[in-house]
Amino acid sequence: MTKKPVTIKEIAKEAGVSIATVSMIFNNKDKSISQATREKVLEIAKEKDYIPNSMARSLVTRQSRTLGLVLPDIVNPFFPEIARGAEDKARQARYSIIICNTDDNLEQEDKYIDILTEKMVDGIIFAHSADRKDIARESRKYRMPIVLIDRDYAMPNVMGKVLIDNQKASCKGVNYLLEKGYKKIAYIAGSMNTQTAKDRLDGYKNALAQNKITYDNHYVKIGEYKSQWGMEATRQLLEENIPFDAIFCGNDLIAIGAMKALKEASLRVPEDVGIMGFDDIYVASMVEPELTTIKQPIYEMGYRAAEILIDGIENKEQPRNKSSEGRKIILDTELIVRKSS
Amino acid sequence: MTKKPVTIKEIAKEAGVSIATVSMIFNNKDKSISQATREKVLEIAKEKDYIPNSMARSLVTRQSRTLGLVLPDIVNPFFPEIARGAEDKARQARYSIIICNTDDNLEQEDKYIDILTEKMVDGIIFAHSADRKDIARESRKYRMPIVLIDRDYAMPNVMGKVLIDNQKASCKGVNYLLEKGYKKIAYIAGSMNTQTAKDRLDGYKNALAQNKITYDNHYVKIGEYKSQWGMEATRQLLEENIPFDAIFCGNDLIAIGAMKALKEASLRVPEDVGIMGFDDIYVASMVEPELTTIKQPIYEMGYRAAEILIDGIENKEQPRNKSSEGRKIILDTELIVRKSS
DNA sequence: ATGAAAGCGCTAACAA
DNA sequence: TTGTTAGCGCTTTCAT
Repeated sequence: MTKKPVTIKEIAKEAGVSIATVSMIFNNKDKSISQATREKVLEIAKEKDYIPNSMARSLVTRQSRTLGLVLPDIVNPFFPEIARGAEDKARQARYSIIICNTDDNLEQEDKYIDILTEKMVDGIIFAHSADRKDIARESRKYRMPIVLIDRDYAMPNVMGKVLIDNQKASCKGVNYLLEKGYKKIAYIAGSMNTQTAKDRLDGYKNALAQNKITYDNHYVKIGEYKSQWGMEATRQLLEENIPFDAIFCGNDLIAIGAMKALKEASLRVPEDVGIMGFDDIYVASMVEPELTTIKQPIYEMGYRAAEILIDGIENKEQPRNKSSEGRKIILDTELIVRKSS
Repeated sequence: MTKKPVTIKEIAKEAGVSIATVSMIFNNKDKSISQATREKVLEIAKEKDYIPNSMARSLVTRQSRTLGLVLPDIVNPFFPEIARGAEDKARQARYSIIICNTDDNLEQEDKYIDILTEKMVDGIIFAHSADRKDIARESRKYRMPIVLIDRDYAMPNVMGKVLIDNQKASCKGVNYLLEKGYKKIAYIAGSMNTQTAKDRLDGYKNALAQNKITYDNHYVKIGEYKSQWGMEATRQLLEENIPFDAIFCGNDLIAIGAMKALKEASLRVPEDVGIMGFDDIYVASMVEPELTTIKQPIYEMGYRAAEILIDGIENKEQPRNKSSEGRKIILDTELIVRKSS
């Protein structure tokens, strides 16, 4: 477009020095370059609006200062935060990020791996959706280090993992309700076909066990992650006369639905019924600012993943070839206690 | 990482041909190459797991097949859809996308422009936040074509624009309510400091005018884009005994809040009160599946922007230097009429 | 303190 | 139909 970009060569000529000198100055390898030359070069570069060509640089350094971010779908509200976290860390370290939406399609994923390889990204952050199949792909393709996010996954070249302890999180949430004095806690879950969901249910059971409360599956409703289901399940609990005094919800949509149903039944939150949700998609905070929720450190996952990756890249760490290895970080969730609680 | 990638040279040697031949084959400029050689080369390439180095390629072709997507914040729910649309189109055309969150910070934006220039992106999709200042930045920096999204903006090198007609949209929404038989339509707006918000209010006024209804500012409440405000404003309308029979809401959060307040007052939707919201952040569909909303073609904006950009790049179109030029697309909104209406 | 020169892996004339 | 060669813009020894 427009005018041809100026190159290092022109700067060199203009300044009456060699291109090597200019290059060194721009790479801060200028310990041995006289202040005078440096200043002159810098000035000319600025005046000519010189911007180095990172392609040429990458070609020789074999580093693109670019990371791939592979995720199922940026529109799924779980992922923008990850992307943002990763991008923030990347920016600090002067890396860029290429996003790749795979729609959980293995073929597309493979294609992206190839593209990212072509583009010589220095590493990949892999954010699989929770319900992705567990098979690792053919290994030789992965030429660059990978950091896994949110989900453990058998895969070669893994340099690290950043996960959330969902079990602990829901255990913590239920314990919070118990501490608040609620005794009979129902659980409205979303679908049960993800490990995440299973972990959350386990956490609920653990919390009950810890408090010597017998698990009773009449208190547990399994459906889908929709506010509609939250309403419905709550109505069911009410109709079935389950004597619950609190509801723990699989996510925030469910919690919102549950709150509606409670209001319909003229039950007050939190006076009559305690309620808590997993803030999966950040809807709760927008719609029910008073709902206490379990906030997942999603942003942090992205951030930490980029951190591990960049760290590994810059220290030339070798990624492990067994999925069980590499750096592993388990992040904790946080309880967001809102006004009404 | 791991083993050194194989190059075109090795493939050539192995196949006993020149690198030019291999290159041509991989670039589909192989009209003149014998089937035998082609097959042999392809086979060897596959066997050796050859992946071309796009850096080297870009260096000579001066095309990176990469686009920059500059937006305020991917976490703002407006933008993931744009990103997705852009990415979908880009992928089809074999382009990748680098995301850049600017946080509405001009300095960061400039930095990103430089980075994108370094990385030789072929073009940039610019999605400014609605309340961004209107000054264009210093022009010479922009070396590559730009497509603007959602907001008209004075800027050099603009190849096109993709906008939404907010005025028309809200006019349409209000008209829909009028057609449904509602006569006295209140308007709960968010903040008024964006052009978008002003356009929506204008659309409301237009619709009234078209239907010979006198505009009465008692029917209009201006606040912020939060469900809390939706509740509050609705309560105000009720307390002030404004005889409204429908509410048009500045966005979906406001609409959700309004619905809550109506329920509190035992008013049924849509029997007693019609209600409509702008589906700005796609919360309505998750939380109030029955609310009728105005859906903005956000995904499409991203898609079309990428389309214009790629088209321009591939046809070597010159971007215009006055902001008033370039291709301009005004997208229409869609009414999502849900069950209860 | 600086320059010359050899590539990085590839494409694109131009030759053969 | 295929090979030779000259770069693309930069980094990086190795000289000077």
